[in-house]
Amino acid sequence: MKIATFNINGIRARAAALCDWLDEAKPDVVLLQEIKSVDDAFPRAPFEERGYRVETHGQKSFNGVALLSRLPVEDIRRGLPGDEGDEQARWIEATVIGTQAVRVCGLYLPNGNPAPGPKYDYKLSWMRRLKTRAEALLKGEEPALMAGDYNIIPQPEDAKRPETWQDDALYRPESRRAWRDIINLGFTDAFRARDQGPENYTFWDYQAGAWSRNNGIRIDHMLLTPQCADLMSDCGIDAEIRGRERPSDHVPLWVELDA
DNA sequence: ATGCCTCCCCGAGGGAGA
Repeated sequence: MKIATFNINGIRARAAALCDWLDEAKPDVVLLQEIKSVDDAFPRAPFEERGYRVETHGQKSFNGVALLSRLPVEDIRRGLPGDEGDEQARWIEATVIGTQAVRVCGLYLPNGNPAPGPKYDYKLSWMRRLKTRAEALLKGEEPALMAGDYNIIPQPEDAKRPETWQDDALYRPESRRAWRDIINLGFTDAFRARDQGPENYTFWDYQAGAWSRNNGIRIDHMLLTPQCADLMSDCGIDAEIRGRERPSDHVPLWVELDA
């Protein structure tokens, strides 16, 4: 089972580009972030034609997440538990049935800038709710993963120029501590289990030639429960598509599971 | 660089992103 996460930065602006990548990469499951679309405006047809079931959790203009699956899906849930007043569409989860069942969670963690401030407070409180959901997933003792745009640069080697991110919500000590609090529960950072090297990024700013200078950051992640990590056979970043026409500013990250 | 692009809103120019 191949599972990917991709911050698409507007599904309507990039449905054709996403289809091109689907045809090449052939993932079974794709978790999308920043669809920037309400559910009714999501362009479902090209994905359904390719055999994908489409499940959305959309919002007008901003945020929005979705799940595409060409394997059977059960028990879809929308919204991160823990705050009934949270109106922002940043979480979708479902059980995907391959040779065994895998619980997949797609997330779009708040950016949090400017920090400090109310947006940063929202980011940190959202991460506390994420930790609570993560603890529950671990208690299930089943294959599960949480994948998406975490808006977290975990370590200096995850940025080309870490010194420029020092006061940014993506890299501030409180953000990275909250990330480690979740990792330390017992999750595996799938990409780092596969590759410990520098200069592996998932995002490059549109401005100032960031892509051509490889001035990137690694902020899209997949965290695996122990039972899921045991199934992982490969993990990679499809960086090449960042160089195509009108790309998203993020690229896909994927895992291959024996499931 | 208090933002160099690009998305969204919809039909101008501003908010948000990271």
